[in-house]
Amino acid sequence: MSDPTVLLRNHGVPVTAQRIAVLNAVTKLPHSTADTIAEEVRASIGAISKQAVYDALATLTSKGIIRRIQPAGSPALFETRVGDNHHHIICRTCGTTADVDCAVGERPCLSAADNSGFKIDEAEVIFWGTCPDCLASS
Amino acid sequence: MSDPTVLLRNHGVPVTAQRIAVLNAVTKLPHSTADTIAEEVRASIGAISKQAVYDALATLTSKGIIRRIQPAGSPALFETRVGDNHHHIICRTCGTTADVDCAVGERPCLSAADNSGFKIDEAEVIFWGTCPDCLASS
DNA sequence: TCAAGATCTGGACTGAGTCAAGAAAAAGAT
DNA sequence: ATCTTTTTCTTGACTCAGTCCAGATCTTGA
Ligand SMILES: [Mn+2]
Ligand SMILES: [Mn+2]
Ligand SMILES: [Zn+2]
Ligand SMILES: [Zn+2]
Repeated sequence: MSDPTVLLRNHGVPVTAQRIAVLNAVTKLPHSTADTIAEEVRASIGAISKQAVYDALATLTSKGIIRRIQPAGSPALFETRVGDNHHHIICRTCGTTADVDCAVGERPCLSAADNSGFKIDEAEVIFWGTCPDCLASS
Repeated sequence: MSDPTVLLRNHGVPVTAQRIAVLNAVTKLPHSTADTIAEEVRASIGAISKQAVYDALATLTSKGIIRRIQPAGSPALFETRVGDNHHHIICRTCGTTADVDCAVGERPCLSAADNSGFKIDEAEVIFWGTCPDCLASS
């Protein structure tokens, strides 16, 4: 289950060294950018192209193996914590991102008061504020 | 109140032709991009630089006269409906953006179950789904 | 083992937005 | 009304995150 090779195979994704390394990097560094993941992968397998990183991240995301978060004004972030629709708090000062479970319930805000006839499939929630460290030093 | 000149002056913002035109454009075309706003402004006053549009939008946003929305994978959108913390539904197919009031209340989700010590100042909620038109044609 | 198909590489390219320096315009004080 | 100071606007280069493409390489399954 946590063996990347098995995980990829179970999802019908051809197993490549690059994909394994990208998945390991996302596991090791939650909420990190494609760029940070590329660096981590290079440290572990020596080299990978920027494009292969983006391709792997896109494939893993589309298979539900990882999750993409796209906060305003920052590049996309990736994490392996999927399937529990948790949300995120981001520090406006230092960018630190933390997980948060919504008080409302398992699938918060999925029903809107007036949905204008839309069929809603996802509620994206991002909290903005200041992290403990930045609060302390101010 | 709805006179742009007065509105700007009340907020201590120097009144310029560009700012008035940008504010009018945002009023006329809610949920539109900086680019669309620039086109609208050019149609109305003849010319404006890209930078002046970004500057005006930033100033108006910082004064709370307009609001910036930054949906994942799309350029920022602007609107004049401020002060009522409403949220948005975006169609994955055609990009149409509609206003929505959250079922939870006036300030939905502002308190998270476990905030990890963060001081939260904003909850950004974006619903994703399919609009009535796109539902019909599928 | 081999063919067919998918993936990876390298490099050019795009879109949204920012930076910086000088020209133009607005505000405040005669 | 005019001048001075300060802010804003223009122009054009530049950055960053991400995409597109063509050819080389690797995975898979027969
Ligand atoms: Mn997370
Ligand atoms: Mn709106
Ligand atoms: Zn912080
Ligand atoms: Zn639609």
